[in-house]
Amino acid sequence: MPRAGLDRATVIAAGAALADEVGFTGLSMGLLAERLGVRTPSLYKHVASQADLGHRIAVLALNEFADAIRDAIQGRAGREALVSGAHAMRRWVLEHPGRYAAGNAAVVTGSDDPLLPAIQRVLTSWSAMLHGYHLDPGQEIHALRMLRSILHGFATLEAAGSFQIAADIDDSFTWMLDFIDHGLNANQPDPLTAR
Amino acid sequence: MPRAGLDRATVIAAGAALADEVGFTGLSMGLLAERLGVRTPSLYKHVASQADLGHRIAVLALNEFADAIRDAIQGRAGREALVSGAHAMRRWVLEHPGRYAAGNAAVVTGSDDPLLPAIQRVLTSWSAMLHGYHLDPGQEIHALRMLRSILHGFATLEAAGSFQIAADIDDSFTWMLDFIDHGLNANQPDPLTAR
DNA sequence: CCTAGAAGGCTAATGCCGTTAGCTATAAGC
DNA sequence: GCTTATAGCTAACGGCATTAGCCTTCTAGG
Repeated sequence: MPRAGLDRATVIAAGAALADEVGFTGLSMGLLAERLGVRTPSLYKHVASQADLGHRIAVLALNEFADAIRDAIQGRAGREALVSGAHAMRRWVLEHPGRYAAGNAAVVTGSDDPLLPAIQRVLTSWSAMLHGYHLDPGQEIHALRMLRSILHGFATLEAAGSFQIAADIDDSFTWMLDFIDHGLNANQPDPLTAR
Repeated sequence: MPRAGLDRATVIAAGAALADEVGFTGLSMGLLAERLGVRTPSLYKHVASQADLGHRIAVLALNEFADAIRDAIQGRAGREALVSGAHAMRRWVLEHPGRYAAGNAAVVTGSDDPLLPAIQRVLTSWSAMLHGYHLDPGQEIHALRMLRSILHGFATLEAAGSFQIAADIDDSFTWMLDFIDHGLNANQPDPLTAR
């Protein structure tokens, strides 16, 4: 009989797609093998272990995620960049919940871990977006962490179905972005912003 | 030989404590049995399954969590309540990461699920806290969701070790709370707050 | 005090899952 | 066409959650 013709990239991509369907925790070697028309042990010719599979899915996911954010922010600044980037993230997480979970579960294994540049790409995009607000340099780290907290928190709560009334979740999201935008505009270093 | 003298509450409490040590995903029936000085199958006299154990840990956890938030907000209003409640939540999550994970992983099984009142208790406390800001009634839901998103996002990112420089995480947290407090104060319905 | 019955603990066994060892057959290069 | 690397296979192991069935220990009622 002919071979399935798998290679590592195919296995990782199929694993990511499967994780989006059944959840990252529901991803199993057996399920992935079945999906690829192959017996379970055959997967070990392409990945070292299930942990290795998850880690490689995380690298793929974070790079795709970074692409989405970068493209959304491209050519925009200030409020426009915030709204566009935040919506891009929200949409990406809703469409790829398994990938997002893989990225969150991933653990950096060493200084040459390909996870590190992928993470860096995401942070760089968010930082660039914040630059449009001309914040005091000492506040940039705090603003970046707040932004990550809000967007990550909202995305995970929404993906987990933790918001009761589904209807106006969109409204809540844009309200939140307005809130952040107003606050960041008020936080510029020039005038007397002391309360 | 004498009996171990376990009952359901003891098993759940030990499971919660163990989850805080090894992580909710690292919690296993075998590990919990060993911790209780008992063989694995004996646990099934007190819980129906591992899923049942996790669910009951979640109920316990959410009620303890609700207690912590309520106590922290008690007798305070506005900014004081926000800061006190938020710090209580952050501290509780750092001290009980397994319980918090159990609460997040839990799924409501029916309209009589004891998870529901526990969740309601938490939401009620946050709502009460927000009342001190005298927001426009139509904005309360959005503000509540934003608050949950920020605090949940920050807590999970911190618990996962996703903030690089450990040093000034405290600073970032208080900066974030200041930001929220200022924004909420500016959002009161009475005066002309249109920018 | 003694006895019946409920209930907590045990051992043994099943099935699923990740993983490894070793074999076979295929595809690619000389 | 032959050789060699290798993708895929079967068989097997160990760990896990779970179930069945037994036995012993507490406890309630006589």
